[in-house]
Amino acid sequence: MDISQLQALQPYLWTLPKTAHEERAEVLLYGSQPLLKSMDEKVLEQITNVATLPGIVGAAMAMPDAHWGYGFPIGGVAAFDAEQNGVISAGGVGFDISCGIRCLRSNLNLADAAPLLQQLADRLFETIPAGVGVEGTLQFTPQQLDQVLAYGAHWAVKQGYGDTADLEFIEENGCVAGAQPYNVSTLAKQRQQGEMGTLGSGNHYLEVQVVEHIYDQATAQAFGLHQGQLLVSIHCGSRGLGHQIGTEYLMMFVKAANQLGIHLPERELACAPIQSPAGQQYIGAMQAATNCALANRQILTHLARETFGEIYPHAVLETLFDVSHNTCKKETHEFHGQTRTLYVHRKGATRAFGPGHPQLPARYQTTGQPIIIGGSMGTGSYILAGMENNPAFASCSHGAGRAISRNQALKKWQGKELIKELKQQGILIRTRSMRGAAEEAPGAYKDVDIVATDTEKAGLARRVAFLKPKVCIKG
DNA sequence: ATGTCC
Repeated sequence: MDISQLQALQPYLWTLPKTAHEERAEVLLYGSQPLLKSMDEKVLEQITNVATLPGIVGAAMAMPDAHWGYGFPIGGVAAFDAEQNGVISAGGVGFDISCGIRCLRSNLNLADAAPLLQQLADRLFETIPAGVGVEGTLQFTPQQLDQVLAYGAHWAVKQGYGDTADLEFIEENGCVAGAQPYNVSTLAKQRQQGEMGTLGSGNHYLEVQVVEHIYDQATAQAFGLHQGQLLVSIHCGSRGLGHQIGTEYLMMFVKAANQLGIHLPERELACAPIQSPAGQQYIGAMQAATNCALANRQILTHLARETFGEIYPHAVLETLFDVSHNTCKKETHEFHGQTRTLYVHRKGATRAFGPGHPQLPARYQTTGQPIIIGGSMGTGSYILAGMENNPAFASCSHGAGRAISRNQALKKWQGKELIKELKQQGILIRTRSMRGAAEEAPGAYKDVDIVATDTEKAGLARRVAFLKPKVCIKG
């Protein structure tokens, strides 16, 4: 990104000054100068487009891991006021609705578990369905899926997947309100019939990680984390169902925008007023897809526990947290001294509630919520904690963020060689797609250490622990 | 992200 057009407000906060007659909200980018320089040019163009949408409150913001996305950049945050003609955008949520990360802490230490890690990798690869269009062993009718869409992880627990103890540590306690399964098409439900309890492809994964470094002992202790401990992180979303909803509502929004005379800087930013019928229908469908994703991660949690139990009979996996990073949520925020109800789009951005937030479980009241920055295949991930006075409507980075495109990555790396190199580093990759592995090469991502550091320096969240991958089941 | 182009 050409940063000469940007103005530094603080060392880790930048803005794009407006030209004379430009009518838009403020644009803010979070991150250090080198990080912004390495960001693709499209991020600035896209986040500036977002700033022109009706009813936006405060600034259109790009997180430190931002990169080009469909309409909104991934790593984009924007809040809208329904009372001021604010809009909801399917591209602003992302096509993988409620994609997110479930993190489980184990009672195992790497030192004890190491001799059986290869066996664990092989078994997880057999038991965790992963890959494009790969279906699981579960099949549901559209009617049964209506239950999934209405009750989320509660439904999954009731069916015997996991434990009620998990629910407290899932965002919204495992089920979001306002889901409208009847606003999800039959086709979307059909696509999901065999895909519950599956990982999907692309950047999705199930990873076994070791806590390699602790930044904040007190918070790590509150989170139940210690050095050398094994964790499991599951990154996936609402699969074919969410994608189908995104596709259908995007088309509906394009039509609605034309009819209502909403100017779209580009088609990909198609949106509808929150208070319009199209907007309300999308919100109901999006909430249903969120429940689908929460149930999906709950089933995968159960599958992971079964497999861990086979290899390590005394293994216990407890939910640290489950948080989505492709959402639009109705939330209350203090803004310029006023309490406002806002619809916060977080696309490739994680919610980051600080200490004392009423929606956090008692365990995290004093620390703030656990936040997971998922790294690329061979690098590492971070666990952070939410802070008071987060400047971005309680949002922060969600991952390393791509640095180069999938096509460029394919030209630069070969999956088979990458997997061999990673094995030499003690990281076991299991995947059905060598192409996917090349696209997901660690070198195709930003430096996760810089993203996490900049996230902290920008005041978005604070680092608690660094995790190193040991086993990675890739989609 | 995605039955990786209905």
